[in-house]
Amino acid sequence: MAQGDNRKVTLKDVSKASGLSLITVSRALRQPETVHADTRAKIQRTIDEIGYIPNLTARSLVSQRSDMIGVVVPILASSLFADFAQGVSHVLEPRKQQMLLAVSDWSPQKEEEAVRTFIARQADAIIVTGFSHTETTRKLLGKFAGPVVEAWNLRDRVMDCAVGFDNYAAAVDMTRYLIGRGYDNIVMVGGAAAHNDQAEDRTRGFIDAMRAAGRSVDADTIVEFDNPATLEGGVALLPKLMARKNPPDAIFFLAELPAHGAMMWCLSNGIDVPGEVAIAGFGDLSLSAILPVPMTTVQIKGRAIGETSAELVMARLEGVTDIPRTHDLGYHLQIREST
Amino acid sequence: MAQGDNRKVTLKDVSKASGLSLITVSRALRQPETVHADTRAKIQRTIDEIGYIPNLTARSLVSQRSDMIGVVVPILASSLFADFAQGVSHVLEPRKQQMLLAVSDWSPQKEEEAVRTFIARQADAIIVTGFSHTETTRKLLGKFAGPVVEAWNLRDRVMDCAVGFDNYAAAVDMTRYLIGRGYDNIVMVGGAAAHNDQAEDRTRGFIDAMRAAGRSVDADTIVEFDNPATLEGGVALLPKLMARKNPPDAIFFLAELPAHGAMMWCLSNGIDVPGEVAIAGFGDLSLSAILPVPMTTVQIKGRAIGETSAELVMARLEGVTDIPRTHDLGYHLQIREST
DNA sequence: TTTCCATTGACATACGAATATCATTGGCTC
DNA sequence: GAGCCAATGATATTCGTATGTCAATGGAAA
Repeated sequence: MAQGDNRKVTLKDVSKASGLSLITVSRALRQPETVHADTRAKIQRTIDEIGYIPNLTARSLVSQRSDMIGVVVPILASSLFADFAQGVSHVLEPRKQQMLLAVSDWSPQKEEEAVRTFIARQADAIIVTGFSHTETTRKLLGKFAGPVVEAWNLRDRVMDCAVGFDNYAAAVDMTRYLIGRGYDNIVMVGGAAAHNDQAEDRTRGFIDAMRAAGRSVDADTIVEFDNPATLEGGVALLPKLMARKNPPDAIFFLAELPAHGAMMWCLSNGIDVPGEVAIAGFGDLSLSAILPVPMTTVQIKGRAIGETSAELVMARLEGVTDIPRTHDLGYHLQIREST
Repeated sequence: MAQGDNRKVTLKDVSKASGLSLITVSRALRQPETVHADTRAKIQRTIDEIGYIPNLTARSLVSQRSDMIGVVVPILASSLFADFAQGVSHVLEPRKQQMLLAVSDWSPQKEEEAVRTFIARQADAIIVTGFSHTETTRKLLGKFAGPVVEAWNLRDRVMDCAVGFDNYAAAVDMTRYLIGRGYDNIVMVGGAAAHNDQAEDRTRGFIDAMRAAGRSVDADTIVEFDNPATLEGGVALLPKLMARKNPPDAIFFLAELPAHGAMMWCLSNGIDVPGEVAIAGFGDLSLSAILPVPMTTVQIKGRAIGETSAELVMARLEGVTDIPRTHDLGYHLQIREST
């Protein structure tokens, strides 16, 4: 028996220490009804004494089931993706599934590498965020026989399953709402849309709604900055926008943190919200409701997206087949005082 | 060869499809210098064609190395633990290590279950947050031969390695600072200390500093609420504290989010900060610096704790032994206008 | 022609859990 | 005493990758 490392204690060690055969110990653990209660008790005592923990690696090789779920998120810190990941974890944990987590930094190549690793590790299912993937990732996932969930957006073409909400429609609705409020000079602030279908769809939703309302859209209408979206980004941007010859009377941020940054800047600099400029965000982080001027935002359910994604893959893994492959968790325009 | 599932494509399939022996294919992948270049090219073409991805489960059984690191965090959403986990991930990813993530919800039992699973999955190292563990967890980690890091706090008795900062000293220093500013009625607001060594040490630091300064500490001085600490918790508490017959003139929050909530409430209700009440937090989330009244707080480096923890275990796994087992990343009193 | 070396292959085995199949043993019932 | 059944054991093998060791082959150099 290996000394001092519980990872190295094997069924063989239990067999020797208990004076019973290997097959009996295995039976006691896997088919207890075939082993006498006294024998089982003796085995359990031995297991407790020598600290045997089954090697799940070896088991998964035989059973063809790893009980691991791979999850890729673009970022974790200061974002709803943390809520999402926590939601996933809370569904997996009681079912004894282990989450493999990878952070892609919005890089499709890193996502690809993560997916390849999940496959190599025999993950039973894979959850990715969004629809922007490399061609290789698509191929890998296309040949992956387990459930695949693309989360955080909805599109017609889905690799397997999708859990999210319509980013395009959400942006259309918010833009329409702002137009309906009579704002003349609406500016949209978004993250880089390249490799980010969510940002792409939100941007397109904004543009389409503006054009449908006869509004012009030019370089001054859409302001773009790099991911990730930060508070500081919003703080830095606002003075520039307000210093324009023709400043905006409404700003629609396609992410929540920069909107918070903008709100802070306005509060700190005596800019009346929504009197001088209205501000709308996207995500409804907790802070939005408790700002001195509660902020209008698109409310989405990051945690629920995680939970639903995990529930969907678990159902699929348990053999349930008559479930919808697409789950629209919707969004909600949370209208507050900032607009 | 298995149809349609890239997880099922084996070395044997490559051998057959290339007309070369199993051992040659294996050699080409593992000891390329022993295989002719033309042969290697042929093998690589075959691998690309049939989509072979090595089964890391089987490999780890043989190699006795899983290249997986288990990480337990108490929560992910809206907390610096997300920064921490991201920091861990960023150090592991370039080294091709896979993070196994578990969320314990501040439950030592859940932490125990996670640790047991990491051991069963042959994780090469384990990173836990804090020093509060069940006795069983201590035993499991005591018999685990890989590196173990207890992160987010520092204490004299360490199971293996520790990466964090002195929560006790940080609270002492901030309390002393507030006392030195002349605040008469300082109230501390903290999360439940049970099973949470960080909260425990912060609370003890506050109490000790108060008593050392001849200040009384009673039920009105220390306000406790359940984990996790939320914005809404701070918003709900402030009116109660300010409605006291003898309201506090300074409030020291032992976590950052409730402090933000308190700041929002004061801003919304015309309470002058720090004129009527000073507010200090613990964590220095980004928002603290950009509030209309920038907030004083204990600055800690969540992400760096993650990175350092991961770097430490990687160094240990790579055989480096002459490295400190304890890394004090320190803290910093970030004094701003709220006090 | 002989020797040496690079390359490939055959064979056996390891890692640890799981299990199919047949055999053995003891106790109980008829 | 025979038959049956519960319980345990022996044997062989699987899962997929890795590797030690020896054998075989072809090509090049001396």
